[in-house]
Amino acid sequence: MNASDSETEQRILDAAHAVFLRRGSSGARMQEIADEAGVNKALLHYYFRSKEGLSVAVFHRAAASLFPRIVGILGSELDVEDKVRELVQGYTEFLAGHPYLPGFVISELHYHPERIRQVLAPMGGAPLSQLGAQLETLARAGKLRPIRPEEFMVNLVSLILFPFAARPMIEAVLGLEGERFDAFLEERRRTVADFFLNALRP
Amino acid sequence: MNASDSETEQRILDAAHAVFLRRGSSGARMQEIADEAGVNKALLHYYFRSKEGLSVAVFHRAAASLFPRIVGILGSELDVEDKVRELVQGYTEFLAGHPYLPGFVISELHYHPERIRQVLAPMGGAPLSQLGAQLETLARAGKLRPIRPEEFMVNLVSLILFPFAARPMIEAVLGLEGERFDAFLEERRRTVADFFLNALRP
DNA sequence: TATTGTCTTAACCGCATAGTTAAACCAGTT
DNA sequence: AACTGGTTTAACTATGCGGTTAAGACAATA
Repeated sequence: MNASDSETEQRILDAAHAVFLRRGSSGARMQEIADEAGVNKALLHYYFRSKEGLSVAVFHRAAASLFPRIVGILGSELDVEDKVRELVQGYTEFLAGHPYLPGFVISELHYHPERIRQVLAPMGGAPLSQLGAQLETLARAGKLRPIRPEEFMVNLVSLILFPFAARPMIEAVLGLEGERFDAFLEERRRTVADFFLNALRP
Repeated sequence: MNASDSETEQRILDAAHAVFLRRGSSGARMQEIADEAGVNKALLHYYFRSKEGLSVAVFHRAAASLFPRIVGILGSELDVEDKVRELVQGYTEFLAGHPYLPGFVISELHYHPERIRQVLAPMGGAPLSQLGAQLETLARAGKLRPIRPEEFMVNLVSLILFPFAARPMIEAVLGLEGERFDAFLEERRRTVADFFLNALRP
């Protein structure tokens, strides 16, 4: 294994990432990936055994960039309000740089739901216990509406992720072309946290 | 055109619907659709010119069952609170009967964003003006937090749709298998409207 | 310089799959 | 009974595509 080895493997993975994201794992063609990586088609099979292997590798990389952020922040020691602001802010910014990730991941999971397992395994058991305790304490103190941590998490993630995943449909319904939709997303970076926190008031 | 004519066409469309929903438009095979419809493969080409034609027909039917409901209710004469409760209630119930629709539509739009046009065309211009007026009136009267109708709509639809579209991922993160996830969705039918309306309080 | 192991390629294979064709079927009509 | 038009099928074609193979390029080692 020399230096150029893993570099080539990386180039292939990047190319595969790009192609899979725009075509989906059934729509992607090994030849197109090879072209995009600037290598021969057989090399793809040399590094990754099959199309399936490449597909799984790409999916893992994509999913691994999406999930740990959420669980990490929600399971941290931060204040509840800070968790919300941090997640909305940081995650929306990250997604702005990778706008096709949510659509791709949702799509892949729709057709290969079993793939989620290996991605989630390294994150360990219940990441919600910490958050649950915080929410209960605040609720008892009358500072917060009682809400289960599952509901908290799903609602917050829905508000953040859905507009990216459903972009074409929202774009069309609201009549917001390209840049104007980006502006809309940018605006949400400011409004969503307030909206969400407001919903938690007792 | 006799009676069995359009009946066959319908059977094909139903079969295609089922196959496309579980495989996606690239993953679906004409043979599998023919088998599921109990007809010869050539018949698919007789009624719908190509795979693309069939794919478009299925997508239109699927999307047309999703969108008008939303726009219909939000653009109606109902009270704002009733709109929220009606949409959460009715839509969640509908989705419980068609749980794969959102994932399929999001997936298809991700890879063929242009297809949205023809689906949305029949719904006409701005369906949000009515809602916008209501929201502004209530906000002026101090009964509601000021919120733009676009944000209102996107937030509400996110909360309702996302859990269906992202089912496998939520199921795994929360550790809710099959029936318990259904129970979770069922519970949301009650909680989401309150959560959303609470967020709108001034 | 010969040897070895890794990396890369061109050429090839076989099958799955979208699409075509020509003939058969079947109702209704004359 | 013969004709006509829409409907359905079996059999076929062409090719796109995932995967293989055998050989070359190239660097490190001896």
